[in-house]
Amino acid sequence: MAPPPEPRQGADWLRAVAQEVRTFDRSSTAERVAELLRHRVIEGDLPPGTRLSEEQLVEVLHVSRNTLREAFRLLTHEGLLVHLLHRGVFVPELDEDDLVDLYRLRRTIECDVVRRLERLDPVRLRPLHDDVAAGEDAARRDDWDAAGTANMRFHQHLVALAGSRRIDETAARLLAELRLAFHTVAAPQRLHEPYVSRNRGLLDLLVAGETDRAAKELEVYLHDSETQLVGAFRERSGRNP
Amino acid sequence: MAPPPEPRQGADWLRAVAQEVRTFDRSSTAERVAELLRHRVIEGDLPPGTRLSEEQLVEVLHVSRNTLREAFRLLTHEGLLVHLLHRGVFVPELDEDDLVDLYRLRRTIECDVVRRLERLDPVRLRPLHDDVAAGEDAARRDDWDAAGTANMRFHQHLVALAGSRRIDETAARLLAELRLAFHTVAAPQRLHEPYVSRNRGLLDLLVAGETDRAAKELEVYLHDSETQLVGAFRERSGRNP
DNA sequence: CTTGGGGGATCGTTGAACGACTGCCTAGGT
DNA sequence: ACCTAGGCAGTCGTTCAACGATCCCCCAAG
Repeated sequence: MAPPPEPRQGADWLRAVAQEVRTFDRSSTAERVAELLRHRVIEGDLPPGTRLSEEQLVEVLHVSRNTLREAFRLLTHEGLLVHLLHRGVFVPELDEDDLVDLYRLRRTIECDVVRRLERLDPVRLRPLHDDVAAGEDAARRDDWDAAGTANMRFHQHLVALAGSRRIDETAARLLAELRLAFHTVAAPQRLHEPYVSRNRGLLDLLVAGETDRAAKELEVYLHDSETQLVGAFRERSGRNP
Repeated sequence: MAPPPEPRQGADWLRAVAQEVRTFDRSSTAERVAELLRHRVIEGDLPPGTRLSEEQLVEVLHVSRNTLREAFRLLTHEGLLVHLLHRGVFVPELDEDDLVDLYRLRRTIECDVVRRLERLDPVRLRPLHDDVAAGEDAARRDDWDAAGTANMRFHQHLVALAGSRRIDETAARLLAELRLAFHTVAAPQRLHEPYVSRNRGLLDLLVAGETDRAAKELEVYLHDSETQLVGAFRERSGRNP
């Protein structure tokens, strides 16, 4: 009720409110719809190749066609939907070229971020610890979807160490598209199991401040992951031409 | 008139047509509007901070408000416009933090691309030769806007050597935003002059196949460019608070 | 088997409308 | 004088209905 007697003290308090407002009020309908669809796509509920009918979604979501189309634009630019003129939007079907392209960008971003790390405050590794723990926990529970999620978060937090907004955004787009790829092959355990321990190893190297070795390890890590994913991809397209 | 007697020969011919169609028919109104505005923003015709009124632009461009808004979304996601809820879209005013963030991403992308080059077919350096020549020519004519354009194209073609669609797109966004920064400081000659010869030097290293040295040179090149730009930026904000 | 139309469904774009929000200006209180 | 609340334009956010354009599928003719 009473206003804070010290205006100085109010500063961080106000910041907390501002943070809350940002996720609360500061979202247009289009962004909320986009968020909803984003989850559906990332979680794999909408299989690649699905067409998202404007008419149907307008009906279900109770938003206007224009608003829905704005949400489509949002997701299209994140690579989570593709827009074909006069045909509509689809959940993209990534092919092998997309996979290697994705990993090409992923290698340059992640490896370079790690390589350039220096004077790393251990506190900033906290989120990485949590993600690794979450991955190990999920593995124990045989919940390989959760393990995959934890893995994605680990890598997102890894590049966040660079402290660059634009690098974060690029990585976010990248990892979201990658999840799409995971869903097209759909073999969660084989895909994610090896990396719960390798993430742990990577983190240990970072804790020890061995950024060069970590970068090198990450390089082969990503190489392995790519070949494995490409392999699984070929298997799948072999038995499903 | 007569169809080609050899269907085999038609293959590359068809590809050329497909290419043409892609730029001709394959653009929605929103994309054409976006392209138009993109040029205005990149060329600096719209100074940073300008608000783009929906009402006015609808009037001038003879498109509907919804279409215009789709174009806005397109450019917003390229970083060329910022969208403030209930306030409209503006040409962004980059601050110093944006500059270092931009260069942070730029270093990881460009340097890593160069570092990973190997077995480079000299033919693929052709566009780089053209850009360097264009830069030198523009410098002779004291046309520093053209020199800046040539420089941007040089760097775009440089990352294109990686042969990755997503890296190209990331770089394109990055360089477009950077042009925005150039326009806020507006000292074309001092900004671009040093780099027409440095681009030449970089290209020579690539021709010689010395990718490691090229990567190292690019590292200090970008570092110099950043400090110079930040310096110019501080000058400007000093005399224009 | 290829080529050349319908037909139906869906998209692209428009224009108008109404509620909601922002920034500014003014009036009123201290 | 200074600060605060309230009103007032000006825009934006969102919705709705409609029309033309385009694509896909299917079927008939060559």
